Amino acid sequence: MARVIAERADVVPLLTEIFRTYGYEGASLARIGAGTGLGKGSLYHFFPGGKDEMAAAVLAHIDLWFQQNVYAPLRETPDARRGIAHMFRETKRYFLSGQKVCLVGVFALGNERDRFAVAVKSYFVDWAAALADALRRDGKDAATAMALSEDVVGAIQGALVLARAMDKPKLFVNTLARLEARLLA
Amino acid sequence: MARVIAERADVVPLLTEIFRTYGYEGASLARIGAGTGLGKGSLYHFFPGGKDEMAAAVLAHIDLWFQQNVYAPLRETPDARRGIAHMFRETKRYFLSGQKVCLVGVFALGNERDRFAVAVKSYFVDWAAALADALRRDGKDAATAMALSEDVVGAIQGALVLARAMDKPKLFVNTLARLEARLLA
DNA sequence: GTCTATAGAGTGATAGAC
DNA sequence: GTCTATCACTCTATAGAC
Repeated sequence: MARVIAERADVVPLLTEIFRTYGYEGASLARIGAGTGLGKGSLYHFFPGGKDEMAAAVLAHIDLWFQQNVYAPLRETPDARRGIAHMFRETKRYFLSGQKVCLVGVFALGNERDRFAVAVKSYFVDWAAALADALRRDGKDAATAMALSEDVVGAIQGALVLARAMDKPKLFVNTLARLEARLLA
Repeated sequence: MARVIAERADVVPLLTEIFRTYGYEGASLARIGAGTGLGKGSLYHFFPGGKDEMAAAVLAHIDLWFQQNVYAPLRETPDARRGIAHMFRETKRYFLSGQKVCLVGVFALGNERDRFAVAVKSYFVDWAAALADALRRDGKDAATAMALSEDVVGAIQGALVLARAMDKPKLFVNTLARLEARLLA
């Protein structure tokens, strides 16, 4: 029977989608089982800590993705403006042009925030810091860069909320375009 | 035994705080009972529709508050700029300078959005429309007014997410100040 | 007796843990 | 698959105001 496909690493992307779609409380083990094709036994074999450990693994996975695809390019692309443009492109892609919600944002608003406070906080702090770094290299002074980066990271989260509330994904795309224009003006 | 205090209207503010703190799924009847001091009997007496009706009452209560204290002043204050300044003042007050989260935003991100889609949508649509109205009376063209108002309503939601995620309420206050400066520039 | 507010035991279903 | 806890919810039984 056993020994089919799964490794822990194969399961995490599936879990990510499930948590992103249903939220932490909404992601029941039944739903997770259906979405991953794994029985409860396998799930608890990979994640002895249960749902809590699954969510932690998902947050770590998201963090890694943003570190590699957004924060590092923001910091390391020699032309800061290209790094910023890259951030907007990847952000649009990641959230499927506003059709997907930000799992970290969902966790931040829920009372599961306390449980995952460190991961939730560092996601936003790192993003804002990386963007501020790029803005500073683009010539902004430190205070302006920090304020602007917080505005932009916040506006992205807010646009996801509005796009979902209004059932209008285009609002997310339009907001991203205006934010980018503001930063690269 | 009976005949003590409560009316439905007394319960709604308590429910608001509970749903805002725990979200819809996280607000169990046990928690609601503890938070309101009412037994299930009383709760189901006031809200025969159960949790669903409680949440609907809370959303209606929030909507009324914003209609009276934010949207109507935005539309009706003769000096549009004073109406906008009033909006920022009331918004700051309502969210306790960033210490409180927006219940409608929480509902928008969760999968309970579908159940309360109409209320959730109209909260944001009405806010953006009222603000766009004021901006138009302040001399902006229709397209600019609409885009700006969506940016601002979204940025407010995003600032609440970030303030909570970073445990930094000041971020909300600072963001509001920058938004107001941008609108009244 | 009737109506309203209350309390809480008890229902089946389902949750997450193991 | 089995466990126990907890979920939303129902129902019966109350007490006082009319």
